[in-house]
Amino acid sequence: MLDGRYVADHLEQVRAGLGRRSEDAAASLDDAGELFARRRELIRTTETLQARRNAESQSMGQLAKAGDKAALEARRAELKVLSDEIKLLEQQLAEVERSVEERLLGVPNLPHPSVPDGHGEADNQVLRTWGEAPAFDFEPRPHWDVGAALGILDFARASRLSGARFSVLFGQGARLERALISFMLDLHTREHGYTEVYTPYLVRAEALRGTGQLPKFEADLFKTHRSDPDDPGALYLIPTAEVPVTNLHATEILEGRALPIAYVAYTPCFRSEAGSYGKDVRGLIRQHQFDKVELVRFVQPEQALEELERLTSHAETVLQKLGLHYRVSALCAGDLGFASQKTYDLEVWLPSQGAFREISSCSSFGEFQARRAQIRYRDEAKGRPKLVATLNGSGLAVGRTLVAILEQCQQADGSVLIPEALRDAMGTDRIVPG
RNA sequence: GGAGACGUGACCGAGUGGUCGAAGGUGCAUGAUUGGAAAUCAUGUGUACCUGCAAGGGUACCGAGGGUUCGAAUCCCUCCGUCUCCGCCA
Repeated sequence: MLDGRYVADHLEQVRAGLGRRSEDAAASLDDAGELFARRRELIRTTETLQARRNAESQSMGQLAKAGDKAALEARRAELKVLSDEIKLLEQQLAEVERSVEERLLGVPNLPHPSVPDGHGEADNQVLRTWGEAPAFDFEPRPHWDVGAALGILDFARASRLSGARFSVLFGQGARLERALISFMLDLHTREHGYTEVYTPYLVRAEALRGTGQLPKFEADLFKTHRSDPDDPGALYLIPTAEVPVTNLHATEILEGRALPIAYVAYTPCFRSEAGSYGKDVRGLIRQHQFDKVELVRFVQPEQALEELERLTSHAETVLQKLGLHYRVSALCAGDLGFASQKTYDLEVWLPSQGAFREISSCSSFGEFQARRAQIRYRDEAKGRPKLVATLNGSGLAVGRTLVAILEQCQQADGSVLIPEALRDAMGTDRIVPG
């Protein structure tokens, strides 16, 4: 969420910044100016009357002691009128506050000035490419064929259980998934200084509001209910560990010297992917349930950008250690996620598609999430609490990593060579059919 | 699922209708004392918003939201959370 006061005072500037995303984004601020002005005016009149009521109510106590019943009654009737007036104003104010809040919650983050211009995927800037595409003396097969031939990947049975966009892993496939999770967690905790956390997979709406999924993107989520489908206390399945991990410190005031705080969490992720019909219908790329190891950092706002570089390099290290060919691009303003001020995508090479596909998305959110979730820090003992900046990135999407291994490491004989880094955990250097 | 207890500031803990943003203690900060430290003493120490160049002034907040009242941390209702016992369960 943007700072309401900043928005009110810099309306045109903010509108221009949001315009870099899209016209819709800029339009999300329409009539915000009037709303803010109305809010201010209401606060002023309400508080003036409240001050008067407080002063006069106090004198009532003394009047009561004096014992003049008639005077007391007369006074009480007068104050009743004032009190009713205040209640009316308070209601109006609450309503305006709600509208302001509602408006603000629907406004996306301002793109950072360093974010390239552009409207969509095509305008993203490729910054660097690592490694080389493996050369094949045969036609590389898609991972679903590789997996099926090895007997480790099964979509038909998953569909019998849960419908489309689910999968079952067997044998070395399941083990590879687990090995990848451990590998990533170990790497980030041992070499990159992250603290591992294990979180709930079901969260309240409040948490999703904190990170920005709600109220706008409810359709992408799985919502649970016990008996009443409209239960306001209903829990949602997390779409990413970003939600529980970032909200870990919601409403807290952190010690300035504790920053940066770095967490890594493995969780399954659940997405209803509304609106993705027809995209990536085959294979593991787009599933309702997938595993992800997520990196989250809480930092001082001035350091957000350099921290984003650091976070991105941590995610990249995973791909490098696995020897997977990938590239890094900076998302253009039009392709930025709702809450992000700047994002780097890591895209891994999929030979069967002859294309790079997203395997990690590393973003700085600036104070956007911290303002929603009220995550603050105090610099020195005396200083005012300030909002932190939050960052997160996949480190990595486990299912897509498994896809990349099956595709990049496939051999002519149908086997798959296991990257060095995973061989101990896999107990073998290759997955063979059978 | 059943029965009960409870939610006050960084923490502990008073406070059952009026001058309570809230006693007291601990912690923390600054100063005094000291060769230095401990101990001691003094002072200070919440958040948000409105207003003001500033100093300052004002309003709200005692789990959350409603209600009663001229006036609510204190009374009533709903919700959320925590704890204890029983049941069930991995």
